[in-house]
Amino acid sequence: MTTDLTGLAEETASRLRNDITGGALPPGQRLSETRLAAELGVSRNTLREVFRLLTREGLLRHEPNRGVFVAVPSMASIVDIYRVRRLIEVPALAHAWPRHEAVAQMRLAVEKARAAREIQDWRMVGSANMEFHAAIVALTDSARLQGFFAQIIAELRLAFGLLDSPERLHEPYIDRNARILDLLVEGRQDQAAAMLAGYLDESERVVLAAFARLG
Amino acid sequence: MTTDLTGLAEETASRLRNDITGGALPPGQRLSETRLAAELGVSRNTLREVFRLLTREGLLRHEPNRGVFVAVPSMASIVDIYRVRRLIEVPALAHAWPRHEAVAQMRLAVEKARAAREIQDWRMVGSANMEFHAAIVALTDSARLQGFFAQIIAELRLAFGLLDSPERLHEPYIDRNARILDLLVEGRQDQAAAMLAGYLDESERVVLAAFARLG
DNA sequence: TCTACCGTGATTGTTGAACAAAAGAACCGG
DNA sequence: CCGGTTCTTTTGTTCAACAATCACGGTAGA
Repeated sequence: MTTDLTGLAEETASRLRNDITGGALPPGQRLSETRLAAELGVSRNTLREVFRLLTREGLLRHEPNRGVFVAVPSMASIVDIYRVRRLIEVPALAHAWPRHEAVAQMRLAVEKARAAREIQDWRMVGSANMEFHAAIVALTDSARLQGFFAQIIAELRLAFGLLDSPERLHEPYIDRNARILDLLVEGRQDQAAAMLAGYLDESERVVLAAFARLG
Repeated sequence: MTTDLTGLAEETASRLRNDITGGALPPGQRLSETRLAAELGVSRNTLREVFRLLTREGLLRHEPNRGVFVAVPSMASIVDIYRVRRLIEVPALAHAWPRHEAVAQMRLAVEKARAAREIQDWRMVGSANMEFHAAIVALTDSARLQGFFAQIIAELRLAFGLLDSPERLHEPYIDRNARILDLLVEGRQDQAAAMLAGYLDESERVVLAAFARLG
């Protein structure tokens, strides 16, 4: 799971990514090149490379001659993200090999989520849930799909950061993830996939509803 | 289809992309920063931004402290790409709305391919075929999926560039694309999807076989 | 002759400064 | 109150410099 932190640019990108998905930099926030470069202790050129990376990932928005801003998630983007998730995750689970090595990652994510629930760390519960879904995609053995999905997840976390009540957002899915995992190892992939599909539908509804309440 | 050519970096990226997929820069070729910067008439910094972009797209490979190279397609990457294509394109077609606006793009691509066949321009036939598949993905109305697919396609074109006999590679699919389009507009999406699935299987076999002959 | 070591040259990684161009803000006249 | 003009800030792009790293070749020793 360790990304190549080779190079200052990627390292800085990783730091900034956390600041964004962690909510330290609110959506819509403008990022001044000179100020942020000084703040992060890197040169302007390096920071611009970082901006390119994160813009490509959908976390930043770039307006020519005006600057870069933290991306503002829209309802349209959430709908799109869930559409992609359904399209990728459900078949991934349906065609999975129950003894694939990624199953271990899924189990790990479930345990991590439960541990986080114990200490009421809902943000960590959210992370663990995301790792569970990333593990589902890993069942496909497709490096490209996994890379793409990682981006999607980062964008979704950005949207989650806007919403409050993280408990309602993540808690209900911990045990369902566990159930999905059980079904998979029992060889009942289609039931697992069906359950996941319902999961995604409901999650999308909840997120959209919470989003609508913000105006 | 017009990319924002805002900014010198993206413009240069576009130029370099064509050089790569067009075969002017062979896979494995090392790209010296200073030399290429002078050749393209941009500064080293700008070129490095371009490198980031194309590396992200999978067209270049970056080795720390050694430089960037034109990516060398492997059999593993081809298998992966076709896996992704099946996963995305087949459901996209199966659930498509026969009167979607992207259908017009599909028709356009078919006509372009036939026109190119007339003048024996197999490279253009290849482009048109790719546009046909991009149009299939456009049926999903998902901006993220379309962006992802565009990358996949660029990588695949890179692999095609390695192979000779472009006629055998592209010609057989022109009429099949037309047939798929017909089935879709007649509302027989599942038959269209099934045909596409067979199409992809066969295309993968052909490409892998041609690839294996290269050693 | 072969191999291990070391130095040299070239390339990348990163920085800082500079300047043109564009956008936004302040100002001024009507 | 409004429209236009100047001023200031920020971005887009380039250039020059230097440290770190790598590739190559030569040398010493077995």
